[in-house]
Amino acid sequence: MPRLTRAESVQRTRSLLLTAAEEVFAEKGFTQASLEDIADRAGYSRGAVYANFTNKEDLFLALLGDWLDRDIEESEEILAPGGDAMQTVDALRGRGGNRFADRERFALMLEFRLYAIRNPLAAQALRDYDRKSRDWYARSIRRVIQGMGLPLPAPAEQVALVALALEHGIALLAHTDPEAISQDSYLDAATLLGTALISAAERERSAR
Amino acid sequence: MPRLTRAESVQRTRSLLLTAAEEVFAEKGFTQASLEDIADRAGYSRGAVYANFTNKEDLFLALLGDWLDRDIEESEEILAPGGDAMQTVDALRGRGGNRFADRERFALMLEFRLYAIRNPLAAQALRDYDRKSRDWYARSIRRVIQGMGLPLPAPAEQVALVALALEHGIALLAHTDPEAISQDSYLDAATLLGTALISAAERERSAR
DNA sequence: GTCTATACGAAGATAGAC
DNA sequence: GTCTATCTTCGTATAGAC
Repeated sequence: MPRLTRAESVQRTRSLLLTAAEEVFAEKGFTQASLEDIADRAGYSRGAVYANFTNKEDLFLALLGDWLDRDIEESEEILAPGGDAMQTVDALRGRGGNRFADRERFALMLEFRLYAIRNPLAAQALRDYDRKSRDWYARSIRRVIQGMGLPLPAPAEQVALVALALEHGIALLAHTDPEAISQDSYLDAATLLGTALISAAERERSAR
Repeated sequence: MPRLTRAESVQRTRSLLLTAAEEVFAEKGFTQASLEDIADRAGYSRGAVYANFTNKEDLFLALLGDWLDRDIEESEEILAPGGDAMQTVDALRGRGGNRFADRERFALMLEFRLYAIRNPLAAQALRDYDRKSRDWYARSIRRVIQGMGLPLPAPAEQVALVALALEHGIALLAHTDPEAISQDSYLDAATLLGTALISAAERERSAR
């Protein structure tokens, strides 16, 4: 009697390969990464890769799907426990200021975006991901604003788009120039935006 | 007597190769683009590439430098004629809402960023570029705010960083999901930020 | 399903003629 | 400086044993 059933063993190999792929793709990029690199790191041979995925692109897409799902899950956890504004900000700070503060994570995300420019399947996956991210922001914003009993001077969806764009934009700039721009200047930027909006909202309220 | 001097001829070839490289790199990405593709498009053979650049990477870096310089020049032109706020916004709108609205231009920019993650020389060039861009924004913001006779609730440099990050972030999201997010939602986002800041500034002034 | 061995093509880079 | 021909490396993918 094997400790792992056949199905479990298959899943395990697949999972190990995906983890290895994530690391290697992040380090070298899609085209630079060889299947041998990936198989080696997972402790298998090239044959194992082809037994589990039809080709390199298929592996990359599987990784993309996995990665996006995991990221969304993590986000939900941050928001989940009925936490207030401060808790959410603290959780974000714990993540290094923004989701893409980690160099490898960021590189992989860029790699996906670039790939998606020329690949419809990848583009679809990223669209879903972005929409979920934006939705997450919209819910967070509504929760915070409601907690303060203030009217929003703009729809939560629009503010969410701005916040999401800021998260990506700051990550991009900070990774290029880490000495001048820290990753958690995202939190500063979000704070600037937030206080300006709240101030505008209060002004509007008191004008009535 | 040749129509072109020797030096001019050299410059011409180099320039043709760079233009071809820009197109091919934008279409296929750095690793996917072959030197033969590029040479073909320019009407030369691979040998010509090696006569003008030491290798593929050198060509890519030369293109990066050219591209950044051109972009900065264009930006200066927009700001130059002592234009007011509306003129600047109109000029931006004429550019498709943001600098990276064009698909190829955007792809190339991402390609450069990704490359820079692993290449110090490219990273340095992008840093200079980003600092100039940020500076451009800071000058624009100061000009607009001064024109309105208002105090800024935050340093122009910080607001400039936010604007620059927004430009990049919106381009990223809009290219992934063009149906849901238009490129000129950058202008909406900037407007949202701007009015909120101005509102906050006016509130502060009237509080005194 | 996983391994080893191998076929095959693609593309960067070099050598030498013009 | 530019071309053609060639070398060489590398990585995807397949075939067949276990």
